[in-house]
Amino acid sequence: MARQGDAQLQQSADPLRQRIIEAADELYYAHGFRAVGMDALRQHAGVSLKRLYTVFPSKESIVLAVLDYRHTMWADEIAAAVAQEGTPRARLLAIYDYLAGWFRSDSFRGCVFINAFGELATESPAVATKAADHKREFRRFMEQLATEAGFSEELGDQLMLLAEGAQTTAAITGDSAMALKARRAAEALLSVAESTRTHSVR
Amino acid sequence: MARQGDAQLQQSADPLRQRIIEAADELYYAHGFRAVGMDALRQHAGVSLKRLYTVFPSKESIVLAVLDYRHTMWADEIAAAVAQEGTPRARLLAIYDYLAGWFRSDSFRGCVFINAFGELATESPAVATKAADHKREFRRFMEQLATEAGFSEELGDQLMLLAEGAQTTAAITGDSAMALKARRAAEALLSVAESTRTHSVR
DNA sequence: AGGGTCGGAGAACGTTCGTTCTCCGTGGTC
DNA sequence: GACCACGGAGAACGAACGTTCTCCGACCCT
Repeated sequence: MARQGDAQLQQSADPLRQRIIEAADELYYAHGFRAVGMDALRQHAGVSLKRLYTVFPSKESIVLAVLDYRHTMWADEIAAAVAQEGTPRARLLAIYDYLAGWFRSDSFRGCVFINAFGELATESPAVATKAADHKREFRRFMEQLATEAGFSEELGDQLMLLAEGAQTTAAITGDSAMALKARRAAEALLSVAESTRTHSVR
Repeated sequence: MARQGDAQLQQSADPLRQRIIEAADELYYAHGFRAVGMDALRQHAGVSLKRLYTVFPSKESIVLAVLDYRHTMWADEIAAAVAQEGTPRARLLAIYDYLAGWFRSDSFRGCVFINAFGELATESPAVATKAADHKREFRRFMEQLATEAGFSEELGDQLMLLAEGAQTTAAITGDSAMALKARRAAEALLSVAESTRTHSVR
């Protein structure tokens, strides 16, 4: 048992593995998954093909590792964005400011889980599951934020839908102002919810 | 000039062309674009490879034709869904009931433009443009619906974001109830907007 | 009836894919 | 100094890709 813990720790700290994942993340996110071959990945990661296959048994396992990597990165960053806000209202709106910064980055190309789902879900059930898990967890996160602020779970779902819509629309149209539009919609939903709030905040 | 018009008319009425597009639409939408080869398309359309290439010069041109096909289908259907509603409020909410029906269909796998963008946008600028055009037109459609009902354009943008978020979330999680959640959010936004409406409906 | 265009089936072409293998140099161990 | 485990570069492999070509049978025109 302790051995397993060590192995996991070592795995996520393995610099070679991490380098491959980050290179794969950049290429897959920028060009799509099938568009990037193992040779391009090998070159971009600066790793020989042989070593690549000692760390990962297949391309699919790399894709799944990239999705894990993106998931924890996303979870950590939105948690941090929320954590630095004081009021329940500000905590619920923090997500849209985080999105605004993300949308403005040069590499932004939408949500990698949506992209992976569209391209690979049918042929790789593992990818489909990971994408569903990611969205489910984000939904739970927003629901929790909502209930902690004394609102209904439903409000969390609604704020989640706005965030999702902003991601895809900003990606395709290139209009990073979608984050602000989603924020203003969220503010309006909050103002409705506040007038029918179930309980006062603890 | 009249000849060009004839050619266009004939083109969109060409049953062979239409059969190829519909077969391609089914396969691309279900499995992704790169995952479906020309041979699978040939087989599913019941058309020889030679004839396929007399109608379309390349795979990319088929992809673009499929996107055109989906765009007009989408535009016609949401226009029809809106048209059978009487009140401005019902017209604005009709989109979510249309989405609910779509989400429940077996073949539903999200928005094909989002999927195409994620998979092909980097390598095919034409695909990226068509996806952006589609989203831009849907946004304009919702904005127009909103202003016709006496609301701000901004409200139309917000309702659009909810619809987009519902599409991706329903696709990935398989939860068709997202349409209803988006609808309830839209109702809340409408109730806010009604209290600050700029002008009465004509 | 015979000449010629058309299209079907599918082989062929060159490329690229994911994955494995071969060759070879290097560095550590007894 | 001989041995060996390791890893780098990239060739090799079979499959699949998008696209073109070859062959051949079926139908049209006069």
